[in-house]
Amino acid sequence: MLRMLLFFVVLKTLLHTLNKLIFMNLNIHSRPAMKPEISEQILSVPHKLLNWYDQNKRLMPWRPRDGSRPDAYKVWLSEIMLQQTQVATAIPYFEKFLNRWPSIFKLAEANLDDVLIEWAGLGYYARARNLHRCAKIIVNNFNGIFPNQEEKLLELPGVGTYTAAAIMAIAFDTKATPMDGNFERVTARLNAIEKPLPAAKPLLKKYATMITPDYRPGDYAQAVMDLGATICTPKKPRCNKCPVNGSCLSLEKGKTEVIPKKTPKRKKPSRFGIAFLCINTNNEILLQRRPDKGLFAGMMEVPGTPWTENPPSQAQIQNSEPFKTDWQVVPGTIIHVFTHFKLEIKVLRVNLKYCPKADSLAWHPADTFQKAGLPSLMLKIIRHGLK
DNA sequence: AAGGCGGGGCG
DNA sequence: CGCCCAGCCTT
Repeated sequence: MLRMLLFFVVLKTLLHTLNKLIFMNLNIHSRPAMKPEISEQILSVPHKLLNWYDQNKRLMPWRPRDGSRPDAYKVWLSEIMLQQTQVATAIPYFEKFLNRWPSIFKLAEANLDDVLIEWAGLGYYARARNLHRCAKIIVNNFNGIFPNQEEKLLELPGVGTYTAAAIMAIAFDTKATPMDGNFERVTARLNAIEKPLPAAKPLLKKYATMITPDYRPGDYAQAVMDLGATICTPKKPRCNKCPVNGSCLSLEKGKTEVIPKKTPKRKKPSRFGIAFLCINTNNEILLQRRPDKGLFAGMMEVPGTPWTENPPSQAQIQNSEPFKTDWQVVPGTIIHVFTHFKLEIKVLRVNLKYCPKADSLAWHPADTFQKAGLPSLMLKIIRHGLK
């Protein structure tokens, strides 16, 4: 009995020393004042998450089924598409792109216009421009091979801290911690961080980096993100199904619903505009190209008034109309919400009796408007106007 | 540090 | 409706 007790005491001391060593090691570069406290339970999280990941791996076209390392091209392409975009939305685009441009070399040879057309509907169109620019850089300056250094990756257009870390971890299985919204939420909940986002981002990164394992860091990163997407969801997390519910400080304190906290955002302003849906005698729709900077840069659009703080006056409408003609008001209003404002569009329509030609304007067959490479807002406008 | 930049899903 | 995203870039 005494021997048993002694054994446990020794074991506990050993474990404690081990934890301390790991802890010191992980904090070697951080300042003492910023050193976050971390519970011993949290240290068991990586192992548990990797086990969970192995048993619940979600099928995605950029994830090899056999557990091998995915191609860096696929990792990069998928990660760019996944920026502020959910997996289900990105999958069909990934398939289209990989089918049409199977390698970074093919993508680098593509026309930017074709890339933009294939990207249409996915949003944040600067991503498509940067994607194409980046492909050219990788081919011309790196012989088509992605560098396996985080600093080099960070210099690439469209690759920020998250994506650089994601490529390092997932493509090269190198220790890195890609902090996305999921990773932040999981980290905040596990450690019961009360500080609100986005101010807490550096702190969360520190906590997350401390327990990132040397072993399978790529799978670990994907495990955390999968956990955030399926179990540790923003609202109503499924804690009863969580593989690390024994290590979660927020759950222990009953605070999973209020962590992470967020500083309130200011209300979105509203803007108003008129769109002109012109249909000619060939059953074609009038389109025009937007400037190559700003919202929907370089994308095709339905002509319209500028989007202003108040509904446009009759004079402003006449100022913007592509032709003097007898416009018919299409009943109803289109509401489209951007990140930073809400847009209300009314549609004016006319079936022209002739086929006018004009510079910087283009006609597209009305029955195949879905394939014109238009942003979703423009598809909404056309669908609404054709009813 | 703050703001511009899409779109879809969910409750 | 409002909220939330597998963020990056410019100013």
